Amino acid sequence: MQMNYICAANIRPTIMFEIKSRDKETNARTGLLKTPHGDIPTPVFMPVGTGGTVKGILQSELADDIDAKIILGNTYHLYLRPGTHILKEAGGLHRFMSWERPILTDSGGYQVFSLAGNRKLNDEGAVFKSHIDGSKHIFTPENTIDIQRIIGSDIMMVLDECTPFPCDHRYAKKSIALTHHWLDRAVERYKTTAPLWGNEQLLFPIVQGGVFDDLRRISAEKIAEAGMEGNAIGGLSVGEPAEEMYRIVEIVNEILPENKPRYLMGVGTPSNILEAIERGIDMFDCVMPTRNGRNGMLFTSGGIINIKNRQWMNDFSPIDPETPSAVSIRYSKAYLRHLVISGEILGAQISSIHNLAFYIKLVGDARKKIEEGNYKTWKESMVKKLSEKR
RNA sequence: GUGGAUGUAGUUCAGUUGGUUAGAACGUCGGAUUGUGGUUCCGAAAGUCGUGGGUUCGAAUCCCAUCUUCCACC
Repeated sequence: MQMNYICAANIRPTIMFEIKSRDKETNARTGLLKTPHGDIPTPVFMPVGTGGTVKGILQSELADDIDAKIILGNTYHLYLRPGTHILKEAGGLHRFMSWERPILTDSGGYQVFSLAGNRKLNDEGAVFKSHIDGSKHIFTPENTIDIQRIIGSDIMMVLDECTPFPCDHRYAKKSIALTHHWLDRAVERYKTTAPLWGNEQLLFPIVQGGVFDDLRRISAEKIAEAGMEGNAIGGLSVGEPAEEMYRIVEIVNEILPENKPRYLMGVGTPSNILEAIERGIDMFDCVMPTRNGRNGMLFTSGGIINIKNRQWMNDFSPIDPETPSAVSIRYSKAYLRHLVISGEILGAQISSIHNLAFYIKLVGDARKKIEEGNYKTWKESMVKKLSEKR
């Protein structure tokens, strides 16, 4: 793969993060992440668009109706399909999918573990078999940077190993050694390569260490030392109790630099997100509003509902009048139940749009409450309300 | 009218030489799902075995009658 090896060390990232306000009672804060593709107020929720699409949603709806400030793409999926040669020919993912706002790409480390078959880890990288055709591939810290350069995402992620839960201390310790080794190589590659499409790209390293406080501290120190412009916490919400997750977030955030954005990967439920914001997290992504939405799980201002339940069969009231998307107000629960139960594509679309609008309003409200200075009280009432099943 | 076939869960079907409480899939009804394979997983409810008699210790299974549906022939 031919890359531009220009002297990138002198290029200062034009991407800037500034803290706008801090909550007095908690570690919650609001901020602004400025990128060449647009500004991102934080805390922010990032819809997941794995394969160059947030499933079932038009880019215009994503921008105009849902007002997503940034979306995710996935290196693993995009590398396998359409492939880097197509993305290169297209001029990067932004142009390919016609999305002008920021994109963050996951490195694919998680996918190698969650869905690729026959994977083998070694110092060099992760050897895996494609879930599409069984073909063999290798991801290394270096080539995942190269691929993300071609994708042109505004924020790239390092290759890491996401340990499962449960996972014993010995394995988790070995795992962070590998993840840290990979980090050094990824940073080296990052510093010696340049963006291909004109927009600066950040690289976020990822804290691992399972549910072990000592390992998480070691990992957080290492990640902080890398001196990147933002940092991520991975390996959480993989099955551990929520309280464990909150404890780890607290421990790690004591170490990660306070003036840089913190991204909690793959989290989570509305309550998870509000609790993590309180502990100083700025960025979130989660498949729940879209994947679970397609399957009938709806997040509403009155709590979580399973739209497939019989009780909604003749409930002709709006899905959620408090969620500011056109579909949430326009369509009834009974109609959406009918669509979802019938397996209609429109059911998946409406559910996804509504859920994303709900999530994005939720973090938007959180921002307001932090600025107003009454985050904790608001959060407590929201967590109570949102965890109630209807 | 005659001959043949058929009838078991909402649906499509298993059910051995007669042998515990008649099974499965789909559907239905619940639950789960956290850096997405347009999913996947878990649980539950659901049958007077067409009907009525008979044989037998014991019948979805064997016998008789009757009804349903389908096919062929007159």
